[in-house]
Amino acid sequence: MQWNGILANTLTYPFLLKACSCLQMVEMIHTQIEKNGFLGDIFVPNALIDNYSRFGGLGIKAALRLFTVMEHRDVVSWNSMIGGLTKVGELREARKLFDEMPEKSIITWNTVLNGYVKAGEMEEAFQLFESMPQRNIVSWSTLVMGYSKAGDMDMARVLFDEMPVKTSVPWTIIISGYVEKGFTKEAIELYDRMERNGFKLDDGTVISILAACAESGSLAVGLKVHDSIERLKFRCSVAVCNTLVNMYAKCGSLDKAWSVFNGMSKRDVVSWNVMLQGFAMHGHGREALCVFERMKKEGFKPDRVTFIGVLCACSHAGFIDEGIQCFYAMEKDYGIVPEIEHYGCMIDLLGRGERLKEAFMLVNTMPFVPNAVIWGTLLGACRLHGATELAEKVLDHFKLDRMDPGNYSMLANIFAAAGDWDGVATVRLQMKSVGVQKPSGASSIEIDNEVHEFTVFDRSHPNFDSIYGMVHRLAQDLKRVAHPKDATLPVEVGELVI
DNA sequence: TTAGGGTTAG
Repeated sequence: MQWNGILANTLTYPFLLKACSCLQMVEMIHTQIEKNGFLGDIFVPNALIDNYSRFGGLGIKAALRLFTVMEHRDVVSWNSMIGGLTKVGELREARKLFDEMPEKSIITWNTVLNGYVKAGEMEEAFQLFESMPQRNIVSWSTLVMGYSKAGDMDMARVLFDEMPVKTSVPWTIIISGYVEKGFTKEAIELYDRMERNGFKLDDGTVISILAACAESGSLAVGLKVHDSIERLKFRCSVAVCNTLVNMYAKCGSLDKAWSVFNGMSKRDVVSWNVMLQGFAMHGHGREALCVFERMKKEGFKPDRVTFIGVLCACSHAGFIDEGIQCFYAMEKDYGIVPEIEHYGCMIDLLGRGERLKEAFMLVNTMPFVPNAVIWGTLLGACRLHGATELAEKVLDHFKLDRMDPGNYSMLANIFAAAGDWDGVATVRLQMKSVGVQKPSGASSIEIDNEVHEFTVFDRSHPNFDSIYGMVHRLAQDLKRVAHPKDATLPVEVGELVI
């Protein structure tokens, strides 16, 4: 087979398959392989199974068909098939094959263990782990990972401490776990211990921990990692710098993000995107657009993510017309076809700018079936501007997932904003009758290495009174600045009306 | 063929 002038053979097929970006390409090469009689060499069908498995349910079906007709299978064929099934969530099927498999390798066990862990089935995972004839560092790490993701840091820690041998991977897993769950102190302690034990920093460790910091807003750990990067003169790759910029931006330290960004000797499109997004999410629309301009001037090609940042910046800063212009420019000047996410930004932009009718029209004319997020954005805008009539119209189109708890509460919020308490009651009743429970959203802030979490109706914080008193005063001040005439109206702080 | 990895609207 000729592929870009190269004659494919047993050795090149796996590489060709790896380069496939869609199922059709794999199928095409599969046909060629069969025609040229290369299926007999075990490497080739194994690579086919592996690469079919990358493309969801349809890919798995094709892989299974091939697996079933294979005359010879080796351990890798079985492992790839089982791994593919676990990746698409077909755990039961994977387990069936696992049980049928004549001679399992440790990788087979680890693959199924990973399947249970990814599905959050920790009881099954633990049972399997216990019954393993032998375990290696991957088995232990997988289980630590599972408990860590499930939020059971105690169990994760017990296993971590019991691990006979450690590499930087399990250290990274447990530290990231502590960071994500807000256990800053434990994270820092372990990070110090990891350094003392002589583990050198690597890209994976730094990126994982910083990503966890960005996710949970843990600036303290982020600073710690940045400090050791500088102290140890760790040579930062572009990816590491990007994560660092992102961490500072997400933790609200825009000046630090900006200084790391400006100190980078090499940047890629992601560097620009994280910086732009950082400014945008904190309401610095003008700065975000400046980054966008500079990015173009320095010859970087904006991508789909860039435009999400740009539109978001325009939306949060109230640059409605600039946003509309950018939206049209993205396809015309950059050849990027807007995706549903970009339409979402536009609906948010128009909605926030009180151009609700245009937002509504865009929902109805865009080339996508509106999803719950799109309707939610529009309903949110109706709520923001108290547009009950349009909200009703939206509700006529309310063909979204009835089980999505967020949408019910959004609906209830619109009614509440409009003072329609019967409406609120009806939605609440509906929620009860279909058995929807809304998981409460939480916000958190880190002060002196301690993360404080707040959820609606939760008055358990020891400083509840003074904290909410201050929030109330701030809200009053903001209101006074924004709407001097309404300064005496009651202020809504979350679910509390004070 | 098995464990950790940056950006994506509300």
